[in-house]
Amino acid sequence: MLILAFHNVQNNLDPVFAPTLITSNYWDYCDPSVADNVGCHELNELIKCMVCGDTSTGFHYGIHSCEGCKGFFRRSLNQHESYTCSNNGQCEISLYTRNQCQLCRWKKCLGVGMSKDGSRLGRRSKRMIEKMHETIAKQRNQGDMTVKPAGFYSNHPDLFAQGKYGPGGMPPGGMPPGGMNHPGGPQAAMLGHHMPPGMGGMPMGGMAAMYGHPSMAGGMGGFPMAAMLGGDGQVNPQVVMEHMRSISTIIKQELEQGGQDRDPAYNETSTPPEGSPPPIHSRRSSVTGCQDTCPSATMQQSAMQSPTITSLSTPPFRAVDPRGNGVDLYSAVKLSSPGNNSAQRHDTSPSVPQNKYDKFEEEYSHCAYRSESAPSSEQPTAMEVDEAAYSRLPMSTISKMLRSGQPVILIPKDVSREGRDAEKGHRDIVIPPSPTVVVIDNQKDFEADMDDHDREEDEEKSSRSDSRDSPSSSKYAHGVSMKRRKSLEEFPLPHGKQITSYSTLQGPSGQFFQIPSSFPQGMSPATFLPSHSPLGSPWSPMAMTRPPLAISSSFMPASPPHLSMAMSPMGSPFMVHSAKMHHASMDRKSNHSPLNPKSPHNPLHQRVRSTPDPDKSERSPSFSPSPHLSKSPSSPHQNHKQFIKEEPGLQDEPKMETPRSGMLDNFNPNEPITPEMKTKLQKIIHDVNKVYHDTCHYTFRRIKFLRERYFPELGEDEELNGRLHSKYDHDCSKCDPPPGFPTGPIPPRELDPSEGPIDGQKMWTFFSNKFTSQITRIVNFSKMIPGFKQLDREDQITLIKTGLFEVLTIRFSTVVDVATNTVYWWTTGDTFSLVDAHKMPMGNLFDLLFDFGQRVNRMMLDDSEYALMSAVVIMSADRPGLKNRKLIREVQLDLLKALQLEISDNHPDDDQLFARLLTTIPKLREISPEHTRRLMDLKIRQPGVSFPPLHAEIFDLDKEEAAESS
DNA sequence: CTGAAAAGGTCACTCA
DNA sequence: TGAGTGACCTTTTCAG
Repeated sequence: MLILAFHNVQNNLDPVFAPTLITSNYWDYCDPSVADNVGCHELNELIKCMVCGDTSTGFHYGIHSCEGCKGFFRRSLNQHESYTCSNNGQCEISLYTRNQCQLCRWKKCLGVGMSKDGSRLGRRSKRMIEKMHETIAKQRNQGDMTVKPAGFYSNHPDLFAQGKYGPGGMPPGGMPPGGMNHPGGPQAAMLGHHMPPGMGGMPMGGMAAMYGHPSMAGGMGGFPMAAMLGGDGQVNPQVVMEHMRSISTIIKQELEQGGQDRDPAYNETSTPPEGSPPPIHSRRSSVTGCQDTCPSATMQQSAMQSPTITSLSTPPFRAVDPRGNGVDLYSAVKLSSPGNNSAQRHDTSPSVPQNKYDKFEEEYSHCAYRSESAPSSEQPTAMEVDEAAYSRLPMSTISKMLRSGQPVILIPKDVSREGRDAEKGHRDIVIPPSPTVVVIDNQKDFEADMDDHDREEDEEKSSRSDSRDSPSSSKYAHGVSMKRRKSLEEFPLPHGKQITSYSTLQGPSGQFFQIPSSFPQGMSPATFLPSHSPLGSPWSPMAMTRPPLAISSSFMPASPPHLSMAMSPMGSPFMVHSAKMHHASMDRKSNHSPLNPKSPHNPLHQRVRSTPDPDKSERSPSFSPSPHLSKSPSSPHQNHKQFIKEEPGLQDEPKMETPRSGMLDNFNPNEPITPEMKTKLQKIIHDVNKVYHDTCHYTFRRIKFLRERYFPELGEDEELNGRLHSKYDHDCSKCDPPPGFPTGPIPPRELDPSEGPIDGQKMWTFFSNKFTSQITRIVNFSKMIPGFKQLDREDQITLIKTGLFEVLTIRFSTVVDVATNTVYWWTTGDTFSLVDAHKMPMGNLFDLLFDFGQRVNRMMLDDSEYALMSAVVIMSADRPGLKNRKLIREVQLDLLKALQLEISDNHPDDDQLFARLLTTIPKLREISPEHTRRLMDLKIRQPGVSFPPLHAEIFDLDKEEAAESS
């Protein structure tokens, strides 16, 4: 029996309640607040199979599992002894790989607690379910995060005692106090103790038991890399997996406790969990005029006190200033103030810190070394491509990936080598380097495609015997093997139809991939290659993803035929439409599919339009998108400048009546603003600004401060100074900076050029950490957007997950200087070039980011406009999977009006600015899927690659990643 | 007794 | 062609 052990409460479980509660891995897999309102069937759909990550169909053999794993376990009960593994028992078990090794799947089943003895017949008692909810809620309200599943320890203590499974058997140090004889099982004995000193011996399932414990409260930013490393120093995928599984809980918890319904009194009176930062008293908002108990202050407190998110925002800084030049506005005050005693940080007494900088020192000093515990050399990288693993995928697996929305390209063998060969001269062999399924999102094209397919079918009937089992020998021959075609046909497409017509591109070694048989006029299949194609195509990478300016994909659903690429779980201009069509096409099978519209993991609705770039030829001369850096001389990376597109000329300015989309439905830019409406909008503007200042490090005032601190050689920037006259600008030195803002001694650079050239691994590590901390801040920002709290919890999560990278992109624009193709990471003093960024296997992602930064920076927006733009992006009613679009749309309309009002006030001489700004939204919608696609690419090519857990969670990588790591 | 929920059975399908 | 898989179905068990 799988036992959920409760720290301090396990003995409270009655014998009736215990079996059900105890056997559930509910904590990791289901949000009780959601579960409270749904039936068991819906409950199951919220929960993943603990073995492979597929959608659970119920509680089978003691755990939540899918039908496949249930059946496998049933069959294996009698025949598992014959299983063997050719990989020393180290195979990953995921939705896509679960059939590749029976032994490892069996071990995984056992590891997560599957057991014949765990079977439970009959329905679950209503009382059991209620009590389970109550207990979990109670524990959470009390800050006791020790409700956790235990898994293998209790179900198979004998195996662990024998060291039969897992390299180390028991955790280092042996059996915890209580040992196997502990009344709650051996894992219960472990609860209440801090994490054992190393997880190398932690068996599968055991790690889950560690989650929620204060010692593990670091989240990704503070998540000790040591814990993620096995005894051999290698990444322990199981640990990564389990951690990532906990992220849903983290986000939901943060939403629930921090921005939603946390009682302010809680912060003042309750004792925070052990290890939490001390309470913050009398915190002022960073925004002028808000010095009370405004939501932002509460939110900040929330961020401070959350045992998880809090430390995610912890910046990596050290207590020593190796450069010795730490005299600045913030640190000077800090360093000269008395009472700087970090020992106070665990003092929960309500004493007020000596000054506001002490608070940050206190709060973060204990976190400051976390990042140091994870030297970059130990960070996982994803530079190597596991071609063998990739090519082993059977068609059923690929079909499953397609159905689940994961982008796939069929390259069964020796892909990369062919790609390299192609790069060396075989340029007629088109090998896409990233997983991509190219589909047609235009009805007309699709129908044409279907016609092609019909013709193909006729032809195929006459030549089936010839084409059945071998790909065409011609490079662009139509006709895929029936099996492969059938798999592709299972891929549900918009309009309730399916694509069945593909071209096969075949290399000399027999490898192939498939693309639609029809292309827009003038486009070749090579057009679909991502930018980092090894083919070295002369085609510009930007051409793939740039829609026509002003006639954006999101604004003009009826735009001329384009191709789209199914790829991202992120937002897409066609989400609503495609989701609707897709739902209509789903059969009962899909009830348990990730495609289920009810599923929060449904990633397939999203699609981004890929078009040639019609305005490519209309670029204006280069300019600095970063006004504060615009005085920079010529770029040291001119070779990349061709990838940076310029904002179009005024002839491309969109007319406000032109853009139409789900996002802008019901928005009338010409609607007169009544005095009442203006008052309302001004409050919205104020509130959004307030939150922005409390969550964003990169307000222009702070950029100025950091610029002078880290980059004094850059000198004054007049254009930056010109942005400091907004009515919402204020002297940041007189208010609390947001959590994690670097006010302490200047840390050493993470990308220190004196330590050698910046390589891909350094960049990967750097960005992993930075993006993770940004994610936390943006979650906090989103939570406090006016109207956000009123949304359904699942909608909140959906909005954050789909809009987060877009806000990240907006914020990224404040650190890029396109004139020099350089990023100035203001908060750490690091700088790197676009060339350096390209060392990461992220394709043209950074080209897109720089391009966006260029566009936005040219508009000379101020903080309030950045804030409102970010809020508009988050509150997008056209995201997939939303329940209450109407409410979200209403909120977004107000935000749009507020943005319009603010821009009209701030830029009275530029009546097109608002329209131009809106045209950047489709750009955002393209960048986000590109990011996700690159991550997916990495995941497929490098199954063992470790992503920051928040990354994985936010960008829907967790399911695959979690399942793959076992 | 009813209905919920899990165990177990069946069989079309995939793949080697 | 046989073994394995997993979606679907039937049977069993149990709460209410």
